[in-house]
Amino acid sequence: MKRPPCCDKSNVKRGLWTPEEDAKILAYVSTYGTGNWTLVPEKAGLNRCGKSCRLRWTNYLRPDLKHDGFSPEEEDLIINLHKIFGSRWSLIAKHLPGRTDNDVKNYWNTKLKKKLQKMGIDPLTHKPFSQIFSDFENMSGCPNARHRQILPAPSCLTQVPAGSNSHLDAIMKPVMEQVHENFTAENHLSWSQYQVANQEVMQLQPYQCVLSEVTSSCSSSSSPTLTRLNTQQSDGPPLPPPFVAWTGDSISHQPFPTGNVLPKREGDLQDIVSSSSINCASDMAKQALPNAPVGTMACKNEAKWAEPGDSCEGALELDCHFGDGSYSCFGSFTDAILDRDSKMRSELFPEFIDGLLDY
DNA sequence: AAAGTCTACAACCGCAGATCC
DNA sequence: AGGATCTGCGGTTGTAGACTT
Repeated sequence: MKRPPCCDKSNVKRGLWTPEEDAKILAYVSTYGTGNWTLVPEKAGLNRCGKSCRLRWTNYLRPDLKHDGFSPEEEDLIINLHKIFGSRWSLIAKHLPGRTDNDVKNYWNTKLKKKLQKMGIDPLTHKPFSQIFSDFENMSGCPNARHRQILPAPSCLTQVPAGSNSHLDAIMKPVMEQVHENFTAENHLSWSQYQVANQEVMQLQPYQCVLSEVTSSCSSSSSPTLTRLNTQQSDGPPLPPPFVAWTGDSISHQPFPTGNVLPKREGDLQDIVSSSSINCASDMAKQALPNAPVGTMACKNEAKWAEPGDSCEGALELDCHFGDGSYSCFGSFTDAILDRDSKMRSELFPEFIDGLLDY
């Protein structure tokens, strides 16, 4: 049995809502609650599409919404969060009580973007225009991107939220497929097993790829090469390819990823505990998310891999390890991100994409 | 005062993933 | 299992009021 369609768009009213229509929505919600918006127009006596009713409620009529102007504190928070999250408005709005993603998006587009531009800051990258121009001049010194110095040392896996950039998705896809093939063929550890567990526990999209040793120089004609990172440890089970998490990749209040699909190595987290990167990350998280309970290490501050069932406290969690270069760091924060990740995004990513394009 | 332009923000569109039947 | 619908999201458009010429 097929469901009835949401609405016949040709016969419903569109445009601005009247106070009478608002009152009908409010009366309906107070009686029936939210949900099943397709029934709302009929039950509430409205000649509107259910989707339109839902939008009106979530963006305007919800009682927990603020309708006053944004405070300077909120402004700063939006700028900081945009620096980290980009235009993931719903993610940003989650940190602004009483504001919707639509509110934040509109405020950004009408006020904050212009404000940053007036300050000489590119609202897209949050870098000063002067720096962008000088970067561009430096890059254009090489006649062809193929012969450009690609990345300082991004021997890392980059995790990209699906849908964030369809052009990038298209570039990434074949690369990821190669990574998957390599990994599953050469390791006893199943990539798909790892990926499934990873997604479930860490809420990550299956967008991971390895780019390693893609360095070339202006004088060299060698093409970037794409290789698998070291995933086999000499003294333990194979490691899944590392990745650098993007902002918003959340493992908040989830059991620490463990079990038979992730490697365990005593001492790895010890490296982290003494790493200055943690402080960077904490500071950044604190700056961006002043109300978040940042700072508690995963695994109850113990320097060891977690066991199944272990839970994490606080907003900052790490399963990250730095080392001798045999494998990179992988890590994620509840709502913040490693300092190096924002650098990856704003500074290294253009070259990273160039490298992929050339490849 | 009127016409044109700008600004703020409400509302819509279309896509993708989730859910339902 | 698969197609249809629902829901959430980001991008874009529409519109009313303010401002400028």
